[in-house]
Amino acid sequence: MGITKSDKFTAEQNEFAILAKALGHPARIAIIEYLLKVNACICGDIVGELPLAQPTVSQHLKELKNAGIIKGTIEGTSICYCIDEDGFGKIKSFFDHIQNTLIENKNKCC
Amino acid sequence: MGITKSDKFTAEQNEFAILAKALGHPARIAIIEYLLKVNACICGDIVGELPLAQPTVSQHLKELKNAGIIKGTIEGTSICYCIDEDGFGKIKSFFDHIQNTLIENKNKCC
DNA sequence: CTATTTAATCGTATTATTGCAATATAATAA
DNA sequence: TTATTATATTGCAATAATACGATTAAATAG
Repeated sequence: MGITKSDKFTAEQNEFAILAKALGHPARIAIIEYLLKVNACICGDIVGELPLAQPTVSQHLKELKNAGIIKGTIEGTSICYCIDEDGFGKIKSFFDHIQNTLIENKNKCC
Repeated sequence: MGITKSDKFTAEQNEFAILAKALGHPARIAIIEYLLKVNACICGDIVGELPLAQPTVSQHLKELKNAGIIKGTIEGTSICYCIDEDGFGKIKSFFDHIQNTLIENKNKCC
C-alpha cells in the first residue's frame, strides 16, 4: 500500500501534519533560520547559503510555500522570500494548545 | 541522490527537523490528540481509535518515541504511552523563538 | 506447562522524498 | 532583438516512508 490514508483523518489533523512535515527537513529549517537572521525578506542568495544545488533549494522553497510557511514576491528578475506569519501562527497555536492541556493534566501521566 | 544531507547541517537543525518530521503525519497527530483527550496515559486502545492496522500503529508509536515526543511504560502485558513533555518543550521553545524574532522584525518583510 | 493477550518485528509491495543535471521560463539589460 | 540573470520545471536515480499480513516475543492466566 504505502500511501498515507489522509481521508481517514480530520482536515485539521491533515492540515497540521502538512505544516509539520514541511518543517521536517534540516534544509528547510536552515532556510527559516536564515530568513529570520537577515532581518528582512531575502532573494536568491539562500542558494549561496545552503550546501545544496539551486534546483534542490528551489524545491524546498516550493514546499515551504505550499505549506503556507513562507511567501515570495517577485522583484525584477529575482524573488523575495519571507516567513508567512499566518502559517506560523497556526503551528504555534497548536503547540500552545498542547502545552496548556499538558499543564491541566499535570501528574496524570505514566 | 535521494538521501538527506544531514551532515551538512547543524545538530540543532537536524534535531528540530526530526521532531517536526515525527509530527508530519496525520496518524501521529491523531495519536497525540488522543493521548491529550484521555487525560492520562493510555495503552493499546490507540489501535482501536485509529483507522490503521496494529502493526502500522505500532510503527507510528515507535517513531514518536524515537523522536522523544512520547514515552511508554510497561504495565503487565500492555504498554502505557503518554506525551513526553521534554520533547514537546524543545519544539515549543523553537517556535517561541521564531515568534519573538518575527515580532522584533515587524514590517521589515516583503 | 499451555493458552491467551498485547505489542513489536519481519518481509514486502507501493508510494513519496531527496537531490541534481539539464532545460525551460521570465524579467531586465544592452 | 539578443544576451544576461534569476528562478522554476523536468526527468531520473537513489533512498525513505507508509501500510499490512504473518510472525515473534513477553507477560499473565488457567
